[in-house]
Amino acid sequence: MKQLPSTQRSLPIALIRARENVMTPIRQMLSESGLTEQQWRVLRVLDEHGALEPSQLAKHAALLLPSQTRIVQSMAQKGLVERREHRNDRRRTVIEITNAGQAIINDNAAKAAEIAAQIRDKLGPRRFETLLDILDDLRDLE
Amino acid sequence: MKQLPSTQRSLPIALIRARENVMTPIRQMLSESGLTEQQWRVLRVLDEHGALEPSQLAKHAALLLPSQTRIVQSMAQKGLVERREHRNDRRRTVIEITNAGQAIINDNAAKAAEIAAQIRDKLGPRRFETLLDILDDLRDLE
DNA sequence: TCGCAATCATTAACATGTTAAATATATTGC
DNA sequence: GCAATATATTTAACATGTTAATGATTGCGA
Repeated sequence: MKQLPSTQRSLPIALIRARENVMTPIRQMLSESGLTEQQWRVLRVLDEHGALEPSQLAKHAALLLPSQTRIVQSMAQKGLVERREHRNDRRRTVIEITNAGQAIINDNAAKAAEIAAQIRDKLGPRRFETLLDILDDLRDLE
Repeated sequence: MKQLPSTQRSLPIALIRARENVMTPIRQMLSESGLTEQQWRVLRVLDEHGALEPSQLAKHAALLLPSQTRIVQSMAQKGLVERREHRNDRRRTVIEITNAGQAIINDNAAKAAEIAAQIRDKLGPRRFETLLDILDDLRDLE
């Protein structure tokens, strides 16, 4: 009979720890702008893709829709994003980044790129790419 | 100047997605016992290490102390764990698994091992170990 | 065109994540 | 042996994660 792996070599726990480690410097950076990591992801995605519908935004930012709804609401209040109605389908909304949101991206892009490069250097470019590839292979586990 | 990586190749987002994918079958299993993944981790750790102080338990289960406090409180109410006072140091507490908690471990161990094996097979043992190794290398990012 | 299923999104309720403040006990230095 | 500091944990407050229920709109078929 198969054995449970030791929690020391448990993939879920390893993933949680890795995320914690990776996010620590990013959170430090963002705290100066008063952003959470999720809000930063929303800005990043909107900057990269332009205006998006909620479900697309949620997908790109790796957020569940209920979280996304709340996050966008609070970001709209702060003036970082705006919501428009979809032309043809009134069930839908389109969310876009504002100038204020764009400014936060601009203010933090260099630092964020530096942190990303630091992580890449720590692992080595080869292992870094390998990591992303293997993580991607974990899709469709059933 | 360094460029921000595309969100498509962002490590934080990749880690979130990977965890989501890995946890989906585990959550399905646990929902039948009415456990969250965090509660399951607490049981796993206590089963593996025996009675532990809160801070040690939190470390092994990859939980922050405030979360750990709440989780253990609710698990104690359900009778899955018990808390005792530390002999010498009354600041401390010791948490241990109960028979009821142990029973849940026993009921789910085979299925959990099967899920873990499935993930390992999906990646291949070699890549699986590589993944754990690289994730581990993300410690001490500064 | 009416009614009903399908789609998209939000709301609700509860658990956890996260940071800061508070509490309680130990330890140390004087 | 007492005040100041350090340690261990909990509480508080707010943001997000998660699942289920609800709301709103569209499209389709009788």
